[in-house]
Amino acid sequence: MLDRKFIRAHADVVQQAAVDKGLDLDVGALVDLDARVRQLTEQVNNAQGARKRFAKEFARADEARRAEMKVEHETADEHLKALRDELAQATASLDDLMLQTPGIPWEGAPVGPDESANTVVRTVGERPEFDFEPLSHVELFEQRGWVEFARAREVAGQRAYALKGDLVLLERAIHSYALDLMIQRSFTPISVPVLVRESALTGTGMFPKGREETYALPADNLYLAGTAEVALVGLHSNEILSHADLPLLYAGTSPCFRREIGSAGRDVSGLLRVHQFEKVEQFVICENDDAISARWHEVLLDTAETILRDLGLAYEVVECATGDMGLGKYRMNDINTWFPSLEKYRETHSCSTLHDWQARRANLRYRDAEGTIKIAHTLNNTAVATPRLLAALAENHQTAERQISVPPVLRGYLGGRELI
RNA sequence: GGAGGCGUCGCCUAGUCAGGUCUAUGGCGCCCGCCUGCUAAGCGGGUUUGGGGCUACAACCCCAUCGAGGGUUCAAAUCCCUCCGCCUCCGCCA
Repeated sequence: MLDRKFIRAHADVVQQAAVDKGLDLDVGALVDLDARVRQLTEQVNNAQGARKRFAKEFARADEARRAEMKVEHETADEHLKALRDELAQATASLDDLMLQTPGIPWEGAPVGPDESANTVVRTVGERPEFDFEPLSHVELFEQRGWVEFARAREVAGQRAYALKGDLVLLERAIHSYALDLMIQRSFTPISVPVLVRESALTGTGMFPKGREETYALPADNLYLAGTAEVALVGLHSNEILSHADLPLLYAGTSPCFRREIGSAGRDVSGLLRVHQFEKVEQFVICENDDAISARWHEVLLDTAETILRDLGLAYEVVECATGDMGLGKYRMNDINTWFPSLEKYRETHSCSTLHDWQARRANLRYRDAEGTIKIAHTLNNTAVATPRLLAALAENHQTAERQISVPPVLRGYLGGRELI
């Protein structure tokens, strides 16, 4: 969400951002509505002031005068009620439009309608060369008895899976390692609720657009979050933090739930696109300063890249185009990891700066050193998300003996084993 | 699942039964000033948040804000309804 004053002053910039992000948003109409709301607000304020003065006078008046006054008041009161209704209606329309206002993308973002306009920033690491016929993660896991698909899908439907045996240990090792790395970098580990209220999803920016993508539990008026980010933003929404508290660095762990409605029928086999997965999320709340949040963006990106390098995986870092980055984002870098079975890079991480867009929506503020209240900046990136990353790891480090060679950084979590 | 208590402008708190004197009390903390070897104490002033107006800014003015949203009323912190949160107890339970 953007600042109404900013929209007023820079309607052209906002309209351009909407166009670049492929949104159907009429900023002119929004500006008109904003003016209307302000005009009505002033009228309501004046009418309420009058009513207040009237009530005081009424309290002092005698019986006869009161009867007279009541008659006089009736018209004014009806007028006020009508104004209020009108204001409520206009405000509701405005709020609706405000939720659709895009974050202004940074100047370095490629302008384009979708991911085809993304640019590769760098490609890192060596793709594996096999002197045997490599298997896909699905083939490998099935051969080793490390996964249940058919049985799991009897239980839980399309895209369901159950990991078994050593693969479970490997998954845990990946998460433990990622968490430890983040702790080393001063992030606070936190396990967050995934069963969340609608307000948390709206505050994050997931709703209203992502409603279709989210599992709803209508009996309890709750939703299953698609990422820990929802709870992490929610934890501090409506708060005024002290600048001394910032930056707030979280390593959020949680299961994640996604309906994958937009990609029905795609990637239905295997572990690349599932409805339920495990993630360690990097999340930052920092001061409202472009240079500071840019630095955190680099840190989040570096942490993800460090993880991939430590795991011995080849990847590319992508600068996401305006049309690919989503409503609220200022800057987004996807990291795509090499999957030998696909012979291509697939997204495993997504690093985003939300600027103040998300924090404004969630009403997440802080008091700076001068005592001025400001909207914070928020950023997030994946640290690890499995099973997708687990699949990448297995495919890249498989051996001719249908084993997986364990990257050195994970061995400590697996009793020193070099192969599983 | 059942029963009860509570939610006031950073923290604590008065006010809610009996609506108007609430322009929300007092204390603590914090900020500014005075005083003062320095500090503390003392004294004086200030200190919720959001929106709008006026402005070069500030000052100032208006409206809202007593967990949130509705309602009753000339008038709501106070009365009514719904929701949210916290606490206590009973039941069930990993």
